[in-house]
Amino acid sequence: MSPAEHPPGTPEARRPTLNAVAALAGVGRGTVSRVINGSPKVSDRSRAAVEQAIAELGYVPNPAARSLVTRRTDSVALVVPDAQTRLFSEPYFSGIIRGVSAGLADAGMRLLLVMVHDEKEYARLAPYLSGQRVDGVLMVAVHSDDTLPDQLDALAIPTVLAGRRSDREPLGHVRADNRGGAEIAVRHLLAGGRRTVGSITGPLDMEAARERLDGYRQALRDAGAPLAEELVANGDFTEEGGRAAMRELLCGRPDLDAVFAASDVMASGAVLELRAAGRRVPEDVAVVGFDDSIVARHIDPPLTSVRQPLDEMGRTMARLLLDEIADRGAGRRGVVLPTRLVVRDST
Amino acid sequence: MSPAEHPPGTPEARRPTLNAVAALAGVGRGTVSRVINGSPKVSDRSRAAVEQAIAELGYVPNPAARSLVTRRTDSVALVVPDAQTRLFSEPYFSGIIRGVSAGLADAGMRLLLVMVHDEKEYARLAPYLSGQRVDGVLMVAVHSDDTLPDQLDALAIPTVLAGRRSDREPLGHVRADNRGGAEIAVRHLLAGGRRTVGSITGPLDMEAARERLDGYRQALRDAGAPLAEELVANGDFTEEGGRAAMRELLCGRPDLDAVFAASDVMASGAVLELRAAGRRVPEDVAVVGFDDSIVARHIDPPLTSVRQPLDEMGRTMARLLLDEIADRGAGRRGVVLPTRLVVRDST
DNA sequence: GAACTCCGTGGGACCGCTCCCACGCGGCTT
DNA sequence: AAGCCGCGTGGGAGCGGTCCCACGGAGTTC
Repeated sequence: MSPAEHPPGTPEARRPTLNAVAALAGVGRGTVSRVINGSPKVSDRSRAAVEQAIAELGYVPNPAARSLVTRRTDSVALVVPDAQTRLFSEPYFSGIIRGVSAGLADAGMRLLLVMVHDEKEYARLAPYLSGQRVDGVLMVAVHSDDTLPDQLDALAIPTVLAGRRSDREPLGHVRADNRGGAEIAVRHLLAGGRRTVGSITGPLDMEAARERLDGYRQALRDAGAPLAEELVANGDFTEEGGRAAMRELLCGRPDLDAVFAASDVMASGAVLELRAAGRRVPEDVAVVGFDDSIVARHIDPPLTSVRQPLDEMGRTMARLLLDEIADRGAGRRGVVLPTRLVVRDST
Repeated sequence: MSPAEHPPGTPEARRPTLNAVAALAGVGRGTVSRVINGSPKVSDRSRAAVEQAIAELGYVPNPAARSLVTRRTDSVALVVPDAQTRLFSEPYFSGIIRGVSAGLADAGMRLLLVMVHDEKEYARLAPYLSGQRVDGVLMVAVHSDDTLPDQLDALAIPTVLAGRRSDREPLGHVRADNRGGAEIAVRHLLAGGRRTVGSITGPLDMEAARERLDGYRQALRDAGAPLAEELVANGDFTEEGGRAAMRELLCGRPDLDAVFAASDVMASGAVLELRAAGRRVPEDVAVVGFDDSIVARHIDPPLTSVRQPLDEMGRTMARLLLDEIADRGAGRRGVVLPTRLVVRDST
């Protein structure tokens, strides 16, 4: 069953152009263009004729030709650092991507997925993206010292971030209420009668991790609970990091009876470590995670966790970016979306 | 802090064109084009002058202008049915995407992520993709009765699939050795002394699910173990489907002492159901999953599972597609990559 | 020394669209 | 009846590249 090759004699059937449509419909190119772009300045007769011709020829506009003159590409890039891609398996990225995709699809925009594999590639990214390739850029997992967003901004490329780099982020961004989420998580632990609550943080060069830590502290302060330095250990959002941090906490404060981890993956490491140390969860030590990831549901015991509205975050990012593309400045806002505590058996 | 708007008086600084480079370098447009495209027919003097000018102006070629004449876009689409996107959280998609991305990046190709949200959108996809938007298409989670690949093929758009629709797939495709993986999984169960091995299948309108079922049967046959109809229950790759199938199996064969599930997610449902029925894993019933997903590691007990080389599968898909783009017919091959059994505590 | 290569080169002609200007033609005013 | 308005409309002029043809000059060959 040989594939449909195009024999040398048969010049490859070229797709119909706008010109062909115009000829078939008996109108000028301008009129066809107006119909396609939904201009009101077309008579019903012409419009009908053109639509008929388009259907007949199966005409699809050539986006390259169009963007050459409009200087728009109708596509945006989503930049994902590859180092973070193991997190891909977390619902975080997939949730954001779904939302972004849905938000863009509504506006007829396309999504270019740009995975950055190393530093060098990352450095080349600004010029690359500047070359009139995309109308805007979405970035996830941005670190506080990341300057790419500023470079893009300087190149007048609309940019929206998932999360912010600091509390004075000049660019448009969308984030979950990390602080509030951490607060309810810790408050939940205290309400359950826990007194000595530790925390495993994320990498503190990420604002989200700092915010979660702040929320943890705030909740303890509000409750007048102990707030000691050895109750906090740094992790890096990985399972192994969570285990190490848990070891550290147990060593420093053997009397600890609850842990708030800034991610489910770290929480799962903590649970393993607790068990290895002979502590029962939740009887001896209660554990709360963050993300409400697939891991949270399947771990033993199922993990109480803070859920972020990922789909909506993605959609909101898309909307901000579209706003910014349509009208510079309109998307330079920070949007915070609420988190929710999902209670399971670990507390 | 008002954004950098462009005041009416200031014409937006337009990016330098090839013409500008030519003027600065004191050569013709043709020569600049040759340098950019690495043609050997350029003197060292000219080349140096052009490179200097490019660096000075920060010139980046306009891809739209280029693709208008070359009829290439240097980008490929990855089509992902949104219905499957919860699977996104599985390593499957992220692994494939990573591999694809890496494989494409090496060739300077870009990746367009196309999520299909509903049937209607799916129907519009062929004409959409035909409009000279991408040089090729990658598809995942293809069902046996899916005709989109054929439509793309008819439109002469290079297409490569993850998995095949049947054993006579005409298009290029890459898949794991599902059958072999299932065989080693079941053989492992039998080697552990299990006698009555059931299987929870995936949706049988997917070839991968059928192959895994075949592998299961083959292994039993080879071992002369019982091969009864009530030992097989259909799932749909979801946890709930796995639970339901497990209930069915327990009802039909209460004496069952092992289960092979065609995915980890279904296996996790099966484990929950077994526990609910008072069976211990692995003491009473051993369980093996497929995918070696994050769930497998974190479930209690950690799940023995069959691992696919996802990264390599993605890279291979990229390579096949690039081959097909470069030379029609060259990518119309089926590639099978080996699977591996990862043994944990559930067996 | 004339003819013939060959190599590097400049620039015209597109690719398929949008933008915009000018034009024809009915319906109104005066 | 002459003038004016304004609505569709056709089509020229690009957008920024690539392709290819023709051309000048240096290096052969006879």
